[in-house]
Amino acid sequence: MGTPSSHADQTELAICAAFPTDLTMLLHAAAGRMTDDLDLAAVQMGLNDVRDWLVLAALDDGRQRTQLELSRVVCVDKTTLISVLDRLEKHELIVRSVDPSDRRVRIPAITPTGRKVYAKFAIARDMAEACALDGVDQSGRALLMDLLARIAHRQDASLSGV
Amino acid sequence: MGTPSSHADQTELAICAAFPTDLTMLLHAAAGRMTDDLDLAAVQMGLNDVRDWLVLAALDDGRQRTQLELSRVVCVDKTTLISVLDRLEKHELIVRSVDPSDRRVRIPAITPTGRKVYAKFAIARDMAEACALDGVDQSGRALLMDLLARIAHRQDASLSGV
DNA sequence: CTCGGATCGTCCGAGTCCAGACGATCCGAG
DNA sequence: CTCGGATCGTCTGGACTCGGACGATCCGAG
Repeated sequence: MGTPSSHADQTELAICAAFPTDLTMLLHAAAGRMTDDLDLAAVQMGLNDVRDWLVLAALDDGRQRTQLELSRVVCVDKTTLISVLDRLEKHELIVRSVDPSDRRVRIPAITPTGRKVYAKFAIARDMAEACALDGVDQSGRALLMDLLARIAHRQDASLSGV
Repeated sequence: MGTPSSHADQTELAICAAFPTDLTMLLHAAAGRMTDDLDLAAVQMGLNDVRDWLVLAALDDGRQRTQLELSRVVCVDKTTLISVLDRLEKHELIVRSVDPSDRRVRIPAITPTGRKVYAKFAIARDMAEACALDGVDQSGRALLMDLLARIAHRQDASLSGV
């Protein structure tokens, strides 16, 4: 699926070179940079892109979820999720089983193989993130995460009238 | 072009709900959140999405650039840039002129109208960013921008052997 | 039991992105 | 001057995304 070697979204990476002071572009650039590294690591262990390990991460907690619930959790369109699950199932990293109490729904579950692959990826991910924050002290990291979470979860921008 | 009301990339936004501690997902979520707001503001003043005002921002400094140089500066694929420029030119926000010294190249330039639209957008952008950082003191903002820039500009991840 | 509406996963069509091909143009070697 | 290679903008084909439609299934009202 796609060309894993290229950026997930090419607008993100190099913007910063031109406009280093803009918050939004910096966020995109930083996110794109991290994703590039993570996609690379994912490809090295047979996953395709960010969605693959996102789904595995969600399934790794063992909770039973329908595909629709899963698509909401990882915020991937339910249509797109199908192709992701198809691929993961083909590689035997997950299985889809029919819920006996509701034959409409499919319950995707991670396999031992999938768990192993995800664990391996998680190590690479943690390494990449540690590397990205190398030299930043603990309070700085906490502040960064807090600010990012605040921006991400902020409810409304209320910039209606301009 | 596209559906401006939806997210630029649906993987970015709600990931945080599931995995709030992951740096990469937080970056994506925060970037997606900001972009959603900015895209909304852009649509309200006739632009289409992030690429439109990105191009305008790059052209606003008045420097002469070929389309290829421009595509590199804003990190938009040169093929995709064509459609952006076509649309901006149709709305008379930019003009493409042929460089007399090299008839292969086209020099896009922002028009007074384009400059006006971009200035209007820049106000909304600054408002959105100020809103996002509301309640964060100056040293916190500086630290955030510094860390983001560091992550974005980091040269290599060196996570080859896992 | 029956049946109409709601909800699941899947499929299809329109739109988008981008690697590679293409014509037009430039430029340096001869 | 000529001409082969490099570089510009544009076009095209294949792959992907996602809104809406579809069949299958569930469930509550009657």
